[in-house]
Amino acid sequence: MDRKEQILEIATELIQTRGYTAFSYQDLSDRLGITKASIHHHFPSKANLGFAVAERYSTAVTASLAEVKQNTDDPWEQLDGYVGQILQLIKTRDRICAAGAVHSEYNVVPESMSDAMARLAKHIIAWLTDVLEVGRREGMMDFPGKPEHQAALVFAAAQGAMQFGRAHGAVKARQIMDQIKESLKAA
Amino acid sequence: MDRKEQILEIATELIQTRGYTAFSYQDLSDRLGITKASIHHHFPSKANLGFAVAERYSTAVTASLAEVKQNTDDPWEQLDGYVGQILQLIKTRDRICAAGAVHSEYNVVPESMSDAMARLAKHIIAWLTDVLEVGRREGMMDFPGKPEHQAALVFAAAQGAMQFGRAHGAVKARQIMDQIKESLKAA
DNA sequence: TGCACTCTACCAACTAGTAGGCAGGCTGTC
DNA sequence: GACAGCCTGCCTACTAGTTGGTAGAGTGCA
Repeated sequence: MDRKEQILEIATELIQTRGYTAFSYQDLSDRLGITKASIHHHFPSKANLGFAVAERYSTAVTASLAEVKQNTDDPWEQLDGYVGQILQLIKTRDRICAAGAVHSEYNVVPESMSDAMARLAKHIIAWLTDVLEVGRREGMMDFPGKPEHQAALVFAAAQGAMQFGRAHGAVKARQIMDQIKESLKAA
Repeated sequence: MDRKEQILEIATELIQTRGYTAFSYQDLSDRLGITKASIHHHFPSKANLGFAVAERYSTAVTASLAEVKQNTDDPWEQLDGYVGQILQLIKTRDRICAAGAVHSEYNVVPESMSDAMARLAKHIIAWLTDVLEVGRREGMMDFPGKPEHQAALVFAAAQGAMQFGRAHGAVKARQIMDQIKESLKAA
């Protein structure tokens, strides 16, 4: 892993654990053992770094969701794939989804970053929409109204669950995700 | 309204629109037309102010939820009362629930503040639990599993919806809240 | 030798905060 | 009624620390 990737990896973690506003180049410097000026060499501004983090994260999440669909056609397993990733973040690493973190700080992060994360959110919801659509069509899932609305609900619940899990424990986040899965089971 | 209340009111708004980390005493000073030192007279530290905001907000939300239950025994109207408050925040004032904002910044806000907001979250969930329990018992609502789990889901979805609505428009937040209400309708 | 990467040294701006002083209003005493 | 003292709330002036950032120099490697 080269230096640029290292910076992006640590910055992603800091955004997921502290948020964009609360992390600094000094934090990165402390973690990597190089000076702030060296980091500026790779990412000349914080906004530039934030955008790079958003793009990289989006690419990674998009790829991992695509992999879930490659591994199984079963909508329940696909949904479990998504939920598993969510719970993994909160349980083992006290992180929340970077898209949710940025949505929360939407008014204060650079626009390039918030736009990139808004696009990722749309992509995730489209992915979930497809899962739910197939699930209902095959009689394996049940929910009222449009699939894209239910997908947005699943996404919003996931973001809320991660944040709630921070304060109240990962078990609570799991309960919330289990609850929405239960509510999707066909009668 | 005396000066202390004015400070708390503006600080609440700033936390709801920008988050705790991203607002400063200078912002308050600019808004109120008094110096930072004057604000320090009332609230000697930012942590102290943050805690006072959390306490005041909790009291207000608790009171407004109690009022909803005073105004109607109907669980659907009660749920609408809660959802209405959520949507009012995002639609007219680009605010999110301060509890959700603090959950998102959980790792970086003062502990006194995060504890206070965690207690508020528990209170809201208990309130929702009661609504859902009564709703199901009376055959007016339907959902799987325990009422407290469904209440936690409603709460998480609401937090997620507000944040999502920031990026994608208040209409999207409304769609999410409508979707979860639809899913609670008895078959 | 040139380039990528790192460093030192520095900057302006901003942050949360401190200390002492001023002004106005209220209360008590003479 | 006048005056002094106290209190609340505000001010000026200042602090140490941190932030994101700049400019130029040094180092190692292909």
